[in-house]
Amino acid sequence: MSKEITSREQDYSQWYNDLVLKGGLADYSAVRGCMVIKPYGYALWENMRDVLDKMFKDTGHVNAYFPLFVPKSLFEAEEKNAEGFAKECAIVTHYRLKNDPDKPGKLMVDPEAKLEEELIVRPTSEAIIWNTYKGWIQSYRDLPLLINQWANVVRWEMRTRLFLRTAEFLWQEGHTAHATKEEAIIETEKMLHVYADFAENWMALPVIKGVKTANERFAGAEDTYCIEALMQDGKALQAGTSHFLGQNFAKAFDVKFSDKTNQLDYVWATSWGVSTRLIGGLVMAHSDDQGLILPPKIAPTQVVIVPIYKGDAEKENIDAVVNTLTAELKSLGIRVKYDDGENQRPGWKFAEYEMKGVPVRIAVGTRDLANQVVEVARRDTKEKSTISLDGISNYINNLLTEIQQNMFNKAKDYRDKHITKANTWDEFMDILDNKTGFVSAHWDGTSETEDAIKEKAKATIRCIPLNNEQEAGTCIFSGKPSSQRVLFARAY
RNA sequence: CGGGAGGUAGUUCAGCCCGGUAGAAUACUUGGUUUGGGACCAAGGGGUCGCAGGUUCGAAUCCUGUCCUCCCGACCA
Repeated sequence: MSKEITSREQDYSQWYNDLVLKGGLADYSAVRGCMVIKPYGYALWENMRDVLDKMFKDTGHVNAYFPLFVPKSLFEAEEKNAEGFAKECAIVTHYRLKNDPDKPGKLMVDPEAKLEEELIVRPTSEAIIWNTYKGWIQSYRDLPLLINQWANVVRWEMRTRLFLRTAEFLWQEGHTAHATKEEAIIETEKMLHVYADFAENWMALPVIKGVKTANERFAGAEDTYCIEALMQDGKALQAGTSHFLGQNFAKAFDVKFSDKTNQLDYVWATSWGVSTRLIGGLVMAHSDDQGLILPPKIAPTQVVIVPIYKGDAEKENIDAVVNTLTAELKSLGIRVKYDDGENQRPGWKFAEYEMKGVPVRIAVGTRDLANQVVEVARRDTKEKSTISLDGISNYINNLLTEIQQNMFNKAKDYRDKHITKANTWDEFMDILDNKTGFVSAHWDGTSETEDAIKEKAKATIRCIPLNNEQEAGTCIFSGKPSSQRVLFARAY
């Protein structure tokens, strides 16, 4: 056993780190808070990115790319947005190094190369994009403007965690401009549904769609919609957000358009994003103490085939069968890998692919060929079955679908069992401390109460679910009247 | 950013208290035997002990600074 994984029970945080590092998704780097995304992790991200990109394009969006740097004067234009991000910005102040006269062979910042105006490394791109949109929008005929960008952003976080919170991360950010408030709200909600669709149907990650409270809202937004997922330790993870920005950025950057009656008005905006954080959520939601468990639809490798043989003659027989099988699976669009490397024995490969979360493993040995069968092992349940070679491709194809569905069902079952109603403060605390998960409770609607609960319980309001049931009650904290329950949880 | 722990071979770690030529396991290389759940035997290569200063005849070991990581907290669209 060369790669041991800390169990979830023993140390959940370490378990997560072990999976990411030993599963080959990412590695630490020489830069504080920044990670290297390794080929296996990047392949996963590429699959996620490709699916999302198609979804964005199918909903009428196009891709563009805006600069990494934002001049400070633009950055500070929308006050709330600037204030919200001010504490976690990397700032470029100089543009040149020179040899250090006191330390031969070392470099120093050239004090003469100070920038007139500092450049902020984007923590998000609203500022640079809205400054650009100003020149692109004059008339209602220029609207709606539906643009997405795939990019990296930097947020100088105090405490980082692989994928879940890194100082630099990869994401997409959609930035749209609309002629009416209604249209912008429809766009905001539409993209939230796209995210939920992606999370549930591709990542097998059940999410709750909702709206953030004023406290938790994106800096500069009128409304922040979100999808919230639940991890296996009972903590919530914000998996994606979609913001209705009102006219805040249009006003800050003076983006006006003429409507059909030649009236000038500020445009209405949205922005929405998901990031590599989703990978962290994927890992935490599905995996077990043996390693990663990846949903088939986005797994870099869906099926791995391991040969078991003695001598070249047996290997050749197996090769012949596997080559046919591989071709069949590929023709069904299945990502299959034949690992006939001689450096590791079968047992080692079994353990390795379990660690990496490959959904289906097929073992083919001489014994199997004599019976025209193979051994099929599924990663999600660890069940092994002997399957006839006749019709194997369709069997595998169906199995992948079943695994995808099973992973979603399992996660959803866990999530549903961890939404608990609390009617008193004691119940509320008991659930948070012992059962964990989401707590559905009445709240009086004030920021003061929300802050006080956060202070005392370390839990935040994750969201007010969309189409939330209206129900008269009393706030668990203040005892004041409330018209609906909201979802609380401790969160990442 | 506060508290705690840590950084020594590719990896996981011992050695440090009490200064005196750098260790184990695993991985790697070569040869052989093996192959249905992380193989075995033999031989071999590999580390300026995170980095920079200081103390000392001599520093992985003592002192100072600094960078990085992990855990807890604060912070976190």
